[in-house]
Amino acid sequence: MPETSKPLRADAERNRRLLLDAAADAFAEHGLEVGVAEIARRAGVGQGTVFRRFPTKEHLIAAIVVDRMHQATARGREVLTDPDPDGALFELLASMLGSQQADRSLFEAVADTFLSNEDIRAAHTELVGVLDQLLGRAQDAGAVRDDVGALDVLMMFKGVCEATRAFSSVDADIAARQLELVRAALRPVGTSERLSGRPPTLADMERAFPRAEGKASA
Amino acid sequence: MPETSKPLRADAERNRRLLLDAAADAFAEHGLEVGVAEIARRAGVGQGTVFRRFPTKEHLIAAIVVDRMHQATARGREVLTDPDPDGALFELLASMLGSQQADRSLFEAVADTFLSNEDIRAAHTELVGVLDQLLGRAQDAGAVRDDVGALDVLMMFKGVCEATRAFSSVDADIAARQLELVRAALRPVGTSERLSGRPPTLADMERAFPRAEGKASA
DNA sequence: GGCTAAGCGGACCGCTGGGTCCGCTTAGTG
DNA sequence: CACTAAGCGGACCCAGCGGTCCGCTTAGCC
Repeated sequence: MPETSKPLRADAERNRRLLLDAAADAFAEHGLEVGVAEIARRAGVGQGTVFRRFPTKEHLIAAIVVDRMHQATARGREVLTDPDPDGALFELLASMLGSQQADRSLFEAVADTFLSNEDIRAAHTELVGVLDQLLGRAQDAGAVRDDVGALDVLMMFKGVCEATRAFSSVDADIAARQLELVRAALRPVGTSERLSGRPPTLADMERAFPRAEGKASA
Repeated sequence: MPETSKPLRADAERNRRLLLDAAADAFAEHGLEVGVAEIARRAGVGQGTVFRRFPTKEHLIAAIVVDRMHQATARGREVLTDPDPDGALFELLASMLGSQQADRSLFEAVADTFLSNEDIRAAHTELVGVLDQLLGRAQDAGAVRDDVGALDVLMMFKGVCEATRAFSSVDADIAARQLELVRAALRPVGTSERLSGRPPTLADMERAFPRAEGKASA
């Protein structure tokens, strides 16, 4: 990742990290509506610093989202070599679920922001790629029905995140329960019970979120 | 329903309806962040009229949510007499899914608003009651695994709504696909594959959303 | 038709919150 | 150590929001 366009001064880089962490915490606690002032306060920096590091609040949010997606992608790559393909897939989902519950409010924004941010698109595509490999392995092993695609799984997963959002703070194993239900849904089935239509693709998604023309990337 | 506390003048009642419809449309199109001014414009009334009919914007939103929940409950009661219990259950879910996709953004707010509005709680409880009956019938008929509760189903359903939100405008049968996956998840299973924990209950939900003390209902 | 209270519109208000600016501070180099 | 450009803080700005108010209109009743 060519993030090295210009090396920030040491304090600047440190503040960048402080801001990302403070913002993630603040969003997790109070949702996306926390003001930039509050985030700055938590990070122990001035409000001006926020906007020097991230041109808008949206960019800040996007940066966190991209970060989390990269983490998930990395985790996915790790479990790719797991001897049990089915276990690997749900290992990834479980780990993602954990991080989602910490940052639940963040992903409210993804859909809204998706079209406007090229970095998120890229990170998302990468994640789908890994998920696709994991899913393929599980399907080849006969552990998962073969009429679903990576985006089917991702959508079910997003569903679990949203559905459990309200509860998760109180009762963590409700989320686990829902994940077990996803697993049940993905169990191989007889030919009479196949899904209608075809799995959604990234191309469908591109169509649903047409690329913004003028305003691109970060 | 004792909605007859005071009969509004004819024009007032008409405006109330105009506002509810206009607001639902506006929210469906642009999400909850549309301004009250815009809603008034669409309804063809003054902004003052909005606040005369609904003390706050939140009350307006809640009124629409309650309305939709009542519709779903009514639909559920209809299909309760359906000879095919399994079909009846998914009939209701499909019908709810249709209306959700129209009003998708509305339900973003339910979780946030849930604790602050007694009317929504009541409507929700009623809906869960009907869903519970439908689910029970399907379980008695052996069409649905018996280790899930109404709230499990409702959560999966909410998940589908959220997950398909982005796509639904473009590709309606992705939602149908997800609903088929829910159905697959609910298929009866062997004893070795039972869910962990116990089904969530309304009491759990009450615990997750403690009743606001001072500020009650509409 | 005339009376009146309910209803109406939209100008207005105050506040919140994203984003800017500028005088001061400090990291980093020779 | 001295010099400078990068970085910093937080006062400030202003758009847009939810919500109020008041002079005009009209439904509804006799």
